Amino acid sequence: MNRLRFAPSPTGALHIGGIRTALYNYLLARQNGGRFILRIEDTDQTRYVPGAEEYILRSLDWLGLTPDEGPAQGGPFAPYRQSDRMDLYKEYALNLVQKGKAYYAWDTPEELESMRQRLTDRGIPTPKYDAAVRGEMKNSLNATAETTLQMLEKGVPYTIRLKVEPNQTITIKDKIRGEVEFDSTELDDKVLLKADGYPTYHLANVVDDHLMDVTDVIRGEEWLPSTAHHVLLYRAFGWEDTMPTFSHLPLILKPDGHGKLSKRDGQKFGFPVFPLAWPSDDPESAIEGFDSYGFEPEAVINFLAFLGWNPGTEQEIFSLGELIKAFDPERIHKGGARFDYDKALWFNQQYVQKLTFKDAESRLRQYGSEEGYNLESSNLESVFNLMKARVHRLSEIIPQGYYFFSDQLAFDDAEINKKWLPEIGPVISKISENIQSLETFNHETAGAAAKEIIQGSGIKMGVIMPLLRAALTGTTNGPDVFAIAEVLGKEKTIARLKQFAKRG
RNA sequence: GGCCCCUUCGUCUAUCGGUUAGGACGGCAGAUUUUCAUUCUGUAAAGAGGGGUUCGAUUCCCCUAGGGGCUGCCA
Repeated sequence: MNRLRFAPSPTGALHIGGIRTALYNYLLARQNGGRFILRIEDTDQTRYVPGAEEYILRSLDWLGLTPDEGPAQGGPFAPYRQSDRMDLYKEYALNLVQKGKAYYAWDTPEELESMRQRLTDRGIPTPKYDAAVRGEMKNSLNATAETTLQMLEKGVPYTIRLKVEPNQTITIKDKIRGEVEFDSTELDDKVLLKADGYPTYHLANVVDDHLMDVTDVIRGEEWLPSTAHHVLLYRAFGWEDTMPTFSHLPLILKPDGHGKLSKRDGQKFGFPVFPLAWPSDDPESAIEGFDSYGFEPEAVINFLAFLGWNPGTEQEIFSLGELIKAFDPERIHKGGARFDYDKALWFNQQYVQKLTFKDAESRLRQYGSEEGYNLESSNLESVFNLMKARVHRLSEIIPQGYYFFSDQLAFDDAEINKKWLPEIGPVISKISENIQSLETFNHETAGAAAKEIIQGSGIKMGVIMPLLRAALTGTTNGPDVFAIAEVLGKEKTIARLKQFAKRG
């Protein structure tokens, strides 16, 4: 049984790059009867954002990627929040110091900065805390045992750093990229335990993956360079024989291809990059989500699955269940893929067409109230059935069909005037009268009643039809005129026709 | 700058040495329609460049170029 984990940091809303990582982990766990674990990596106090953890949970639920183990559901390796496992990390870090694999360092941020400056001045291209300079720094490698003890007793803030031996070749086996080699001389002595007592990602991640029996690590490509450090850590702990496999996913790029997609790109490019909206009192920091844009969670999943993977067949529409069956990690791509909003819309359209009114009703009412319409009295189901095929997102039904919910029509005067003739007014009056006399009112009878008048009037269909639509909706395009009339009902149809007939 | 990863139509991609290089989104054209959208049909559009290996390279290797990531007591 494999065990996979999704390990986000609660530093804000989770963007779709993270969601895709979660999805691939979920898919692999599910198709092997394994476990999908959520672990909250909240080891940076300075970046902690209240509500972010809850946001992550809600997002995964919305998408159907509910974890088997995690802070909310518990599990055999609880707790699943790193801030609740603090004692563990220090213990393991000290264990490394004891073994001579790590050491105390008392350098202040200022001293580190001046060290980097010094190395830069010496012409060293990559200034870093490593075997070459640690001899000139304040650490336990350069201190006697007594001095070290004194420093610890005095409570001088310290970090614990990994002692990286130079001139070693570290080969990591990545399932997506094959073997990748690093020269340990290029690696720095990574901080493992910070001065505030919190572990860094590197320590906490390795310790927890080991303790939680994680079998496979699937994460973003940005972690590839530090994987060499992680391998060194597994070795230092003596855990190399049970080390998980690594798969580094290609990044999701901005639409213009310049850089990885970031949290701010949603606003910049005008599409959502987060699963769920995150409202805020401050409009500047309020966040839109795929949900508030009117997307179907299944469509988001489907779209994201194909950003970095494909089944090798021509099928593109996959439910989560189908993805579990079809997903093949061997087919994950190496190169980054740009986010294409048009394609996302297309995927969503495919799913909107499958929606029943029952699926859509509560959300439609919500979108409606957000736009300030009272949908209670309207025949929402008929509107839905009429508009569904015309939209890419459920939310578009409300603004596109506003004339079903409001009597304040926004007339497109330019288009209307282009078609308008003096004899139009009276003809429309007659049409409304003919409709008035109808016993049964529906799109067929209304259409017949109108056409009867039009045929006798000498006005071309191409002229009168757009105007009839404008009478009912304000604009010259939209669904079938008489279908609109039927949904509107006899009374409103007649009222709008009469009103429109008065136009000069 | 250094280290690492990547490179097929505008975009997402198929191809695991021999194909008219296929599909999807988007584009364009046409059909349908009372309009717009949908739908359907058709169409344009790609192997970054240079060296090898091979009977034969998009496919394997090298170099160059370009893009991306990392380079924090952030993840």
